[in-house]
Order: sequence, then structure tokens, then C-alpha cells
Amino acid sequence: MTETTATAAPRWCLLGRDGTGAVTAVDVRADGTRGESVGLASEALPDFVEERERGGSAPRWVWSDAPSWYPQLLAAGVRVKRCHDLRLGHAILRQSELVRDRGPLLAAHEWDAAPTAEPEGPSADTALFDLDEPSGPASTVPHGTASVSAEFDRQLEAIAASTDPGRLRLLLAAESAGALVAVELRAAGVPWDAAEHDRLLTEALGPRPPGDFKPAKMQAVADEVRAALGDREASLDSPPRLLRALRRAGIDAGSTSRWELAEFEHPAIEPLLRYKKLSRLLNANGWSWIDEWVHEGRYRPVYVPGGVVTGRWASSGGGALQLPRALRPALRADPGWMLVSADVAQLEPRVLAAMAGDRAMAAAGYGKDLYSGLMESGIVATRQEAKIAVLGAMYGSTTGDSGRLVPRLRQGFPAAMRLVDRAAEVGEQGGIVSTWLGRSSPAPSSEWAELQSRASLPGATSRDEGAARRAAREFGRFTRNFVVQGTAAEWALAWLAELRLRLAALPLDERIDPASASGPAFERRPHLVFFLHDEVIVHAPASQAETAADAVRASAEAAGRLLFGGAPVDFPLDVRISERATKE
DNA sequence: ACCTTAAGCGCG
DNA sequence: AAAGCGCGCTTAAGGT
Repeated sequence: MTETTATAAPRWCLLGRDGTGAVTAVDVRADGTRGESVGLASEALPDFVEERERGGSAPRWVWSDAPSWYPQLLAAGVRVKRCHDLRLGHAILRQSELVRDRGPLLAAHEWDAAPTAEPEGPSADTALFDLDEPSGPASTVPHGTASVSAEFDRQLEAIAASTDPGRLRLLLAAESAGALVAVELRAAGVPWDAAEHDRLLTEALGPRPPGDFKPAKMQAVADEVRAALGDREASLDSPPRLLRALRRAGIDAGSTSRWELAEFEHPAIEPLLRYKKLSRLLNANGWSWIDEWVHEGRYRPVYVPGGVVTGRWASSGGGALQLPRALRPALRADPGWMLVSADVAQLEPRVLAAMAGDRAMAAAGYGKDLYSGLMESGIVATRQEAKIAVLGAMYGSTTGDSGRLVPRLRQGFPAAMRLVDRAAEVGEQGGIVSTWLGRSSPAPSSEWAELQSRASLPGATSRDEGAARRAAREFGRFTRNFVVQGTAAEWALAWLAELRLRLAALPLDERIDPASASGPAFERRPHLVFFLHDEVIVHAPASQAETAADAVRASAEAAGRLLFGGAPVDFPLDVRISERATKE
């Protein structure tokens, strides 16, 4: 993620579209001056981009958003090293407390668009829809050359005049790299063994039944439940009706949720919990999921970078972020390929230690499991207690075991705890907090503010006061967690950004037949296929699996240095090389 | 017949 | 074993 500082070479290249769909490219030098505008037919863009990428000083491509531009390039076999995603940049900068004058960005409403839904680009229908919808947030981002150029200037100006240009530059570079990764992930697809998936389903549920019938094993469990309830008509699939059936059988539950049902001693409970598990598997990730999301051996979920307020990715379709671990074995490398799976141990507490400069907390996790480190340092008695205490500190628990253990952490790691406690205080007062690189939390809603002011008026009832206090604490827990979750997301983006560049620089594996390769730009070379907050999976030719694993580790180190410099915090990875992803 | 909301549970 | 944060997805229920 280093910037080239060549003076003559253009630093950025702006891409826009004119009314006819043709592309214009404009070079921008480091001082902001523009080169001549180059007109290109849409079909000529991949060659144009590839030629610029091949040289030693590829520009950072500035475009409306990656999903509108990048899929076509990838389909033509062209990757880019860096981009500036204006939609994502706008969303960050218009909100960031580091930006001194947000006025110009806040006024540019046309950039407050939702993510481009289809990676293939906006369809004609969406464009018509926009014309019919003169007010309200835009559903697509502007692509016109003038709009793109003006927004880029606004963003550069906002960054330059901010309280910390370096951090915001890093944040936007990382966010934009994430946007590239998301498009690349979808293009590559997750190598998915539908036969193995089917085998797992059949093992749990019974063979796939025709139509809407229940699978046999699931039906058998349902029969067990009904027998234990003494009610052959009991409905198990509708919570309200199930609740009534349970009550008729003497189980006086307040809801049908798992943890509540587990409290009751009744022969129907155990099979019912089993039934709910099977039902969930069938409905969320059953055969119809395979039909919808897996084609030609690839599962292609839709990722939404920056889709969560904290900066985490969201997903929209395919449920990539909620894949049950039980189905992980269906994620299987192609013949001759391997999976390199890596996850960071205790990312969030490590990020917290680094942000707070808490040397004691950093030392507790250095080179080892952080929870065990806490136990060994005598702050808590067991690893389990350490985990509960740490999660409680980051989420703001006040009750139960967690609430009891957090004060010990406050004693052992005062710097780290001060940071999250302070973030919570700010939120309780309706304030805004920011991540390490400058992503800021949203202000509380107007309803929240009204609740607070009503409670402070003379005529306020104790009911008003209670409600206001609860809402204040709730918002405090949100801001407390925001700084940690958001900074962890930044670390993960930096990891991805570094990794995709390192992988793309690896040599092609000449022994792999191009015809058997998975996607246009991914032939014969290790590439990312899965990302889940603190975890990546790389699909690599077997001969390059070790090299890819080294790249994964080196990228994690680089991410730590990039964000936190010399802070004595490490981010140890659990790296596995295997043919199929495993449950643990 | 359509849209929104809530419950429940999957993930970190 | 569950409460403290952030999500998406499916189904059923409730509203129009």
C-alpha cells in the first residue's frame, strides 16, 4: 500500500462515462493538475487499463465504485493494483470527525448511494427507476466524468484539510482495496463441492425429498417430538403455534428460543432442539440454497464492503458471512489445488491493546493465546473466564459472570479499559467516537435525543428517566464496541490489501491447465476465495500452497506495522493447508 | 395480494 | 450456559 512518489508520472487516473456510455480517462498528477482527457470506447477500456498496469508506475484508478467498473475488467482478464472508490470514500469522509469542514461532502447527496447491487453494473431498469424517483437517496452512484472529477476534488480537499491526512489516506486506500477484493472474490467464487454438501445434508436430514416434503430423518425427529408431547397435530414450524402446543403439554415457556427451552425437564425438549437445528439447516442452507447459489462448482455470494456501520463487510445474498461451520467441509479445493485457511487469534482484544498502547495486555498475548496469557498472569483463574472477561469489556457487560470479571481486567489493563470506558462515556452523552484510522460513529437518532431531553425536564417521570438511562447505556455499549470492532475491521482490510497484492505478484503455475482454472483473472495462481471478518481462505495450486501461506503471514505482519507501527502487539495466525476447509 | 416486522438462529 | 456488540436470512404473523 505504498504510494509511488514519482513526480512526472500521473498518480491517479480518473475514469468516467459520458452520456453515450463511452469512457473518458483523465490523468491527475500529485499536485492535482489534470492531463488531457482521453476518450475510449467501452470495449477498449480493458486494454487501456492493462497497459497502464503493466508499467512500473500504475496509477490509482479513481472511479465511482468498484462494482460498476471492475467486473468487466476482470472478465477481460485485467486486474488493477489500486483504486479509489469514490462511493466508499464519500461515506467515510462525510461522517468522519477528522474532517474539519464536511459541508461540501454533505451537500453532495448524489454520492449517498446504496452499494451497486449487481456487480455486473446498473441495468437500464435501475436508471429509469431513478428518473421516476426525483427525491430521496440515489440508488446508483454517478458515473459521469464531471461528477467523478468534482467528487474526487472534494475528497482530496477534505483529506488534506483534515486533522490527520495520513490516517484518512490509509483508511480510504484500505477500504478501496477491500472493494477490489470483494469483486475479485465474487469473480473467483468459492470452490464448492455440491456433492459433499448434499452428502452432509443427507446424513443429517435424510435424502432430498421431492417438492416441499420434509426429509425423512427430519420427519422422524418431528414424530419423536409429537410423541413426547402426546400431540400428533403439534405444529413445530410456527413459533406461536409451537408455543401453544408446548403449553398444552405442560411446558410453560415464554418463547420457543433454544436457551429458554433448555431450562425445562421434559422428554420433548431434547428432540425438539434437534428438530430446530435440522430445520434451520434445511431452510437456510439446504438443497434449494445449493440450487440458487452454487453453479459449476463455485459458490458466489455477494459481499458488501463497508456495509456495517463499524466498517465491517456485510453480505447481500448467499449468506457468506453466516455459513454454518458444519458445511465448511464442502468448501474444497479443485484437484491439484489446496486451501490455505488462516484466522487471527483474538483480533479484537489485540487491536484494543495496540490502540491503547497497553503494554501489559500486549505482553499477555505476545506470541501466544491471549486468553491463556491472561490466565497465566493471574488476572483470572481459567481460560474460559479470561474470554468472558475480555468479551464483556469490549461489549459492555455489567451483569452475570462477565460483569463480575470485567473489574479485574480494569485493574490489570488500565490503559485498554480506559479507552473502551471512555468510548462508552462519549456514547452515553450522545457523542461520536472514531476508529484508529478515522471512521466515525453515527450520531444517535433524534428519538434518542428527545428521550434524553424529556428525562431532564422538570416534569420528567421516573419512567422517563429510566428509559433515557437505558437508552444512554445502550448507545454507550454501541460506541464502546464501535472503536474496537471498527479498528479490527481496518486491520483486516489492511491484511487483505497487502495479501491480494502479494498473491497477484506470485508467478503463474505453468503446470496448471488454463482450461481447468476457476475464473478469468485467477487462472494458475493463488487467489483469495473467502473472507470472514478475521479469517481468509486462499485457493492455491498445490505447488504454491506454502508460498501462499507465507504471504498470508507476511501480510498480517505488514498490516500490524502499517496501522500500529512499532507497538509491541502481534497478530498471530492459525494457518492450515488442506484440501478442504475444516469445521474447527 | 402485497409489504413490513419480529422471532429465531447462523456467523464474527 | 448466557449476556454484552455487529450483522443476514428465512419464515410466519400482522398490517394494509
